[in-house]
Amino acid sequence: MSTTSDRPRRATVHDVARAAGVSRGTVSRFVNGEPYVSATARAAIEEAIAKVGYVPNTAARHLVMQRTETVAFIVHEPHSLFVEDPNIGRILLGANAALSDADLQMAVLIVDTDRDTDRVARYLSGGSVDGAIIVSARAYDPVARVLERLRLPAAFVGHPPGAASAAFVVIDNRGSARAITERLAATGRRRVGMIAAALDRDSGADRLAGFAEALGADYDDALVEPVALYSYSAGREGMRRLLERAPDLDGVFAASDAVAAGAMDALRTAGRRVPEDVGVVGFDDSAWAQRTVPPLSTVHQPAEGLGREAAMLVLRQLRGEPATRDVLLPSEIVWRGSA
Amino acid sequence: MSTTSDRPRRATVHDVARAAGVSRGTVSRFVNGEPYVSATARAAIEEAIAKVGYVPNTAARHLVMQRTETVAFIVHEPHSLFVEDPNIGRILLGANAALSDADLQMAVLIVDTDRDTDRVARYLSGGSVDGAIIVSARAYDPVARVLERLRLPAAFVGHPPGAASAAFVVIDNRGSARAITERLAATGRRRVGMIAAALDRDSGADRLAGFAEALGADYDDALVEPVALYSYSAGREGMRRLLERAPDLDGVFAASDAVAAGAMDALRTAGRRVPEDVGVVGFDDSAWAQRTVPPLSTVHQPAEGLGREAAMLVLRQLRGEPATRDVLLPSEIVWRGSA
DNA sequence: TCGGCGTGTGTGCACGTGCACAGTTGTCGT
DNA sequence: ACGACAACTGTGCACGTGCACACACGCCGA
Repeated sequence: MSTTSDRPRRATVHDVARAAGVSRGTVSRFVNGEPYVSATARAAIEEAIAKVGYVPNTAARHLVMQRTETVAFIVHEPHSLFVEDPNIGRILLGANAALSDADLQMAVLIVDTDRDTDRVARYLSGGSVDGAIIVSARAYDPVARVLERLRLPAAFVGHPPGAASAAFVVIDNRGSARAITERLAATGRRRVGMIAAALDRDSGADRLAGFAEALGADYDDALVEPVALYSYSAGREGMRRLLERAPDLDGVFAASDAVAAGAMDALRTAGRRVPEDVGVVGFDDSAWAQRTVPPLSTVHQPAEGLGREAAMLVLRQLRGEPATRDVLLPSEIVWRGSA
Repeated sequence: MSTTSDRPRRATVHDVARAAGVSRGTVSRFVNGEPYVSATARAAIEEAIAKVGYVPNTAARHLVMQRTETVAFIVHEPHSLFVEDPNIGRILLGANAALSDADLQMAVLIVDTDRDTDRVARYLSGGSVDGAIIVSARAYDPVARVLERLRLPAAFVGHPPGAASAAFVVIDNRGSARAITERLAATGRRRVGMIAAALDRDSGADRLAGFAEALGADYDDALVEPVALYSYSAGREGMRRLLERAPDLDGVFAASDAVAAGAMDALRTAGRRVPEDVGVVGFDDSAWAQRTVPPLSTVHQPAEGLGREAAMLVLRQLRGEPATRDVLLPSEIVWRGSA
C-alpha cells in the first residue's frame, strides 16, 4: 500500500454540487464569482464547500484555461554565485512579491550546466508556465531562443542577449560607472584601475565602458584586470594580479561589491591601507557594502525594484496590454569610507 | 488582439499521429517508452515529433496522472533573512539538485506575512504539488498543519514543529554547540557568553542547551543575550547589549555566523580585539565565516546536504517506500583565527 | 392572452493525455 | 489445418474543469 494511494480522494465540483443540491454549472459560477446565482444557492454551495473541503483542481483548470498562472524565474548563473550574490536573492524577492500580488506562482529554474539548459528548455516548451523572467542571460543564450520561439511573454533583468525583441529592465550601468569613477578620481587619485567582471554580459561591458569614458585620456589598458564572475574570490585574485602589474596603483573601481570585498582582502594581505593608500569603490550596494571595513563607497542598485518591474512587464504582456518595451530604473552613488 | 491569443497553437498527440500515419495510442506508447511499437512506427513518429515540434502538455498529463511532478520548497522566514542567510540558499540548491535529478520541478514559496500563509495553504490544497520541503518552520506552524491534513509527503529541515509525525533531517545542534563551547573555554576564557538566536525554534533552543551543558556549573544566565533572528544586525545589537551588561566578558558563542559577524563588528566598535581580548565562535560555516577578519572558528553545517537529504526523503515517500523517518547529518568544528 | 425579457439553472462538449480493452496480423507447434 | 500465442495497433473512457447553449420561470406591457 503506497503512501500516495491512501491519500484521501480530493473533493471535486461534483461532490459540492451533490451536497448542495445544485448542478456543477452553478457551483462553477459561484466559485468564479459570476453573476446569476441565487441567494439560496449561494448559501447552500458555501456550506457544501466547507463541508466537503473543496479546492479547485489546478491541473484541470490549467488544461481548460490554457493558462498555468505560473511564471518562470530563470537564473543563468553558477550555483555558487546564486548563494553568494545577494542581488539575485533580492531580485527574486521583488519578482515574487509582484507575482504573489497578482496571484501567480513562481517556478525557480537555475541554469548552470548544459544538462540544465535542456531540462529548462523542455520544461518551458511543456506549457508549464505563462511567462518568464530571466536574470543574467549571456550572449546567445539558448534558453532565450527557446523563449522567443515559443513567443512566451518574457522580461529580462539586464539587456536581452542578441537581437531578441524582448522587454527588459535595466539601470544605467555605463553612466553610473562613469559617475563613480569620476568621483573616485576627484579624490586625488592618479593611477586608477578596474577589476572588470563578466565582460560577456552587457552589465559587465557597460561598467567597463563607463570607467574608460570617465578617465578619458588617462585611461590605461594595463590597469584593467578582467575576471569571469561577480564573485568575492574573483575579486581577490584579480586584485592580486593587478597589484603585481601596477604596484603604484592608488584607486580601484571593482565591478561589483562582492568583487570589491575580495579586492580589499587582497589589498590588506598586500599591506595596503584602504582608503589611505588605495581608494576602492564598488557597484550594487548589496549587503557586502555595509560590512566591509571600511564600508564601501558604491552605486546603489534597486535590486528588488528590478525584480518587481520585470514581473510587471510580464504581467502586462499576460493581460495583452501593449508592452512597455524597456524600463530604466534610477541608481545613485552612495559614498562611504572606502574612498 | 492579445499577445496571448496569437501565440502559435501547440502541437498535440493528435497532430503527431496524423503526421506519422498512426494512432494516438501508438504515439503515446512511444513517448512513454512502452514496448510494442514497431520499428517503422518508431521512425515515423520520431520524425513527426520533430516536424510538428511536439512536447507533451503538462497540465493534461498532471490531470490524468494525478501527479504534478512538483515539490514545494517552503521558506518560513522574513524576506530580509532569505537574502542575508547563505544557508537557505545552499539548502535550496541542494534540494533543487536532487529534485532535478529525479526530473521534478521545485516551487519556491516564501512565507512571511499572514497573507502569505493563506496563499500558500490555498496553493498546497489545490493539488499543485506532490510533496513539500519545509525550512525553518516555527512552533505551531499553520502551513505544517495544512500539510498534515492533506497527508502530503513532506520533509522538514530541522525538527518539525509540534507533534507532527513528519520526516526530517537535522544536525546535532546541541552536541555541536556543546563541543565548540568546550573548545572555546579550553582556550583559557573565564567569562564566556552567548548570543542566542531564534529560541522559538529547535535549532536555536538546542544551541543554547548545548552551550549551557558545556559550561556546567560556570553557566551564568546573565551572560546569555537572546535575539530574534539569525541575522547580522541582531548579532551587532545583541553584542552591544551583552557588552554593556558584562564588560569583563572574554569569550562569545554566537548562534550563527551572521550573528557572529555582527558581534565582531560591535566588539571592534567597542575597542575590543578579536581574538586577543575576546574569543568569538559561530555556527554554520557559511560564506560569512571565511570573510570576517580574523576568519571565524565555527561549526561546519552541511547545508546543501540538508537540502538534498530532505528532497530524498520526499522522493522516497513519493515512490511509496517506507519512510526513513529522520536523518542525522554529521557536523564538525572548523577552527580558524577568531578564537 | 401572449410575446418578450431578465434571472436563474442544468447539460454536453472540449481541453490533451494515459490506460484498459478489443481488434488484427503473423508465426509456430501439433 | 487449426488453435494458441506473441507482437502490434486502434478506440473509448476518464481525469476535473470552464463555457456555450438550451431551458424554466416570473413579470410586465400591449
